Amino acid sequence: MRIATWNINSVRLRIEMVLHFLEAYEPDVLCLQETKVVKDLFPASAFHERGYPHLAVAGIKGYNGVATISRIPLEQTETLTWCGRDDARHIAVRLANGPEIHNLYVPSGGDTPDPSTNEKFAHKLAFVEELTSWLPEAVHTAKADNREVILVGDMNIAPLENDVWSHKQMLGIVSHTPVEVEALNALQRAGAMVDASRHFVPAQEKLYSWWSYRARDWAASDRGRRLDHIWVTPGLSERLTGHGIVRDARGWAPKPSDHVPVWVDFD
DNA sequence: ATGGTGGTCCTACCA
Repeated sequence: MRIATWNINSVRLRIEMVLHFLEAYEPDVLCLQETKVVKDLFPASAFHERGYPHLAVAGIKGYNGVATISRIPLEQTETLTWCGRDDARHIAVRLANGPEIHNLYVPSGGDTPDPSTNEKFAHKLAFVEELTSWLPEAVHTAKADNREVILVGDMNIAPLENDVWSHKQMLGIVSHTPVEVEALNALQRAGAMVDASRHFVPAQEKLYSWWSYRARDWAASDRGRRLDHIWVTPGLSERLTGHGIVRDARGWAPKPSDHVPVWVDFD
């Protein structure tokens, strides 16, 4: 089984790119973030026609939005809300006789890493903290139901030194500040979850899933960050058989997303 | 310290 996550930055603008990814990589489940479209306008038929009849979609006009697209039947789907905002950042599904999958889009957090002056940064921290309070019980409930848990998405935080191009230069930049990294680590610990990409790639090696649109030449400067993550409960980590980050997708013409797909395989 | 690009939708706002 293959599961993939991708911040697509408008699913309607880049639908051809998504379909190309499905054809080339054949994931069983694809989790999209920043779909930027309401549920009624989501391009569901394009996925139905390509063998993905099972969709769970949450969206608002113009912003955010998450969608989980599956070849495997979904037993249950649920949209979750955090910080009292119904802003389409979290959708959960249960695969038939399979794991529970949480598809997340964590707030970006604005420019200034100070929760007292930047409301967006405060929201980002509160969002991750609310997840941290919720996750232990969610994992417990899934386990009681004999299910493993997968948590994927654009977490907008690069936790390890080699998840950014320059640890030293990024310490004060939103996405790699110590307070965010600690919040993300606390969330991971709360679920006792394993970072599936780093299960394969040692912490000493650089690993990125996002490159800014603002670079003159993203590939030459290679100032990337690993913002997109796949976490699994320990029972699933034993069954991981492969992974990939599709760096090439950052160059897919004519207008790529600034994020690329991240995927893992399970036995 | 500044400005660099791209998305939605039409005026800024978000990334």
